[in-house]
Amino acid sequence: MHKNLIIKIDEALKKLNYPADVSIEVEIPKNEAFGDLSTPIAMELAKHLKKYPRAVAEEIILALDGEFFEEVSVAGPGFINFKFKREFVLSKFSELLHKEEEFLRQKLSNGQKVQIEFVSANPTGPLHLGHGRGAAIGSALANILREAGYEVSTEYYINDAGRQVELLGLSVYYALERLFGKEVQMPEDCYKGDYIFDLAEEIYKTYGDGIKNKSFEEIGPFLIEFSYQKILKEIRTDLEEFGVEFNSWVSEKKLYHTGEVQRALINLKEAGYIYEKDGALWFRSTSFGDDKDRVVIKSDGTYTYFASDIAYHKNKIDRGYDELINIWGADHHGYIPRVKAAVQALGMSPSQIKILLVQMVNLLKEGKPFQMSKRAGTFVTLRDLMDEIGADTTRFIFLTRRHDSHLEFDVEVTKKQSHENPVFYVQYAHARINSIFAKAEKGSVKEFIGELFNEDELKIIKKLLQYPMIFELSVHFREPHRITFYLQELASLFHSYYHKYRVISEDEDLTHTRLALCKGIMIVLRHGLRMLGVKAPERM
RNA sequence: GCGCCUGUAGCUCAGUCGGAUAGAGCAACUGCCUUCUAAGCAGUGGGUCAGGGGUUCGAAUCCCUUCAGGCGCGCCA
Repeated sequence: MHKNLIIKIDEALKKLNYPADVSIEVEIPKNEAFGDLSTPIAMELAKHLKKYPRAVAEEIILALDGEFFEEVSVAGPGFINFKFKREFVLSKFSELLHKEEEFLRQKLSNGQKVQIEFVSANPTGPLHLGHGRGAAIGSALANILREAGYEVSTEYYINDAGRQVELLGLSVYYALERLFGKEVQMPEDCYKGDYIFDLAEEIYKTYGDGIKNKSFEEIGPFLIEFSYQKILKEIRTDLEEFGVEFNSWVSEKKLYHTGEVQRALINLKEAGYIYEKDGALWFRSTSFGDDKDRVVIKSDGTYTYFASDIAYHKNKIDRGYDELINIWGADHHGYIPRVKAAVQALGMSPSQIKILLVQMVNLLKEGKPFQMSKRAGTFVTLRDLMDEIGADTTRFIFLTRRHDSHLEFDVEVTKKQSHENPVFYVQYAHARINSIFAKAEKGSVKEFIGELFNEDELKIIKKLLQYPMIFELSVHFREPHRITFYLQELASLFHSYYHKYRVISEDEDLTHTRLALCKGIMIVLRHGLRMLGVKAPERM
């Protein structure tokens, strides 16, 4: 509906020879008395034209082809408010019902290749809530962009090389030692969660005394491999249950084995961005706005983590994506300038990489702050929460917030309130419609009779027609939460309607007209929930 | 000290490329189940949009500043 309006406004502006370079914004008025849609375009143009906004608005209205509109008026400081003709609204509604796919699947992209990398948690322990948040946002974003016509690829980058997995192996080694009855003190930086001891037990059960009395040098590599593979498997399982799929999993270790790390650095060197200082090799990231240059090869000859990350991004660039989206925890924000610098040095435009920072999840326990630490083993895992309140509820909680809002998460309160989580409100609307159709038996919806729709029904229909606009904004800003809020509003309208009217009655025409409305609501609810990765249950 | 993010109702959060009277859920209070699912509906109360200054026709939204909170500032990953 908003697209039709934009086209009409654009035509009017051309007729008036007004500047064509201003983008036409259309918005849903706060107050429905103002109409179905409105535009502040006249106020925008008034600045350029040095005219009064209301006068510009009047001119636009005169030049406007009014075929769709029942009423167009100037209001307030210069808004133009539009009220659509009933027949136009109904024809759009009919489109929704009969050409569901075309109506919902807007082509907002010509198949641009977008890669979204998210979660990418070190395989050194279970996923915690922060990862869950990133997972929910990343996968919803992938759904949305894919639906909008982008060619989306999702990826998990596995940090299976370097210090962290080594520490994991060492932690398991110490756990084994304890299992064998030795009094050993775990080093401070070891992981100490229960899962470490579980891993040790499992290893012992499988390999028996063969691993007894061995030094870390002897069995370290094996322990590392076994442990992180096992953890990775659990991460995959958790993500799967959480409704998150990755098209690919890329191993950091492999980047070393294939020589890609080395090659990436050679590339940078040839481009003149690498120099030597104090026995180390540096990347001149300051050339691209970073605060200081960064080491890529330490003076002891080993690579830094950043070196493999450069290689990873080069690898991504070489795969020919038009856009890279990295979803990171906000604690990595200091890392952004250097990665962007690297990407630019490798020849990609900075506008092609977007780094979405997902803010920290602040854990509370009965109102009091609660420190989460993987190393100390005090953390709430995604698995715990899913088991407790379910994947849908968990996803919904994460998707009702902007990615950069600091999320307060009180586990106890959440458990207590899970039964009144808004996700059920939305799902319930869907289940109710299903039961109406179950009762209506035949299932087939005959053509509605437009004249039979009352004001309440028309209001719902208009709400349905807003969905494509919400969806478009969600794509544009890369913000899935906009859909979450819309769905709650739509569900609210439906529940209210459901209570006030009966869909099935003796009057066959009326029944089918109302069934058509329900069908429309169902189509949109399903689509929205699918975008969020939340189930649309038939029964609750 | 420097940088990034945040501060909106009692609580959790929307609304922010400047736009009309600032919204929702929860909590509180009042009603509504012989009807297609009460995980629901109808209603009431609740706000210095952290404070101050500025920009302008217009600011929760932009700029400056103060305060408060979170997170970063390694030849760690």
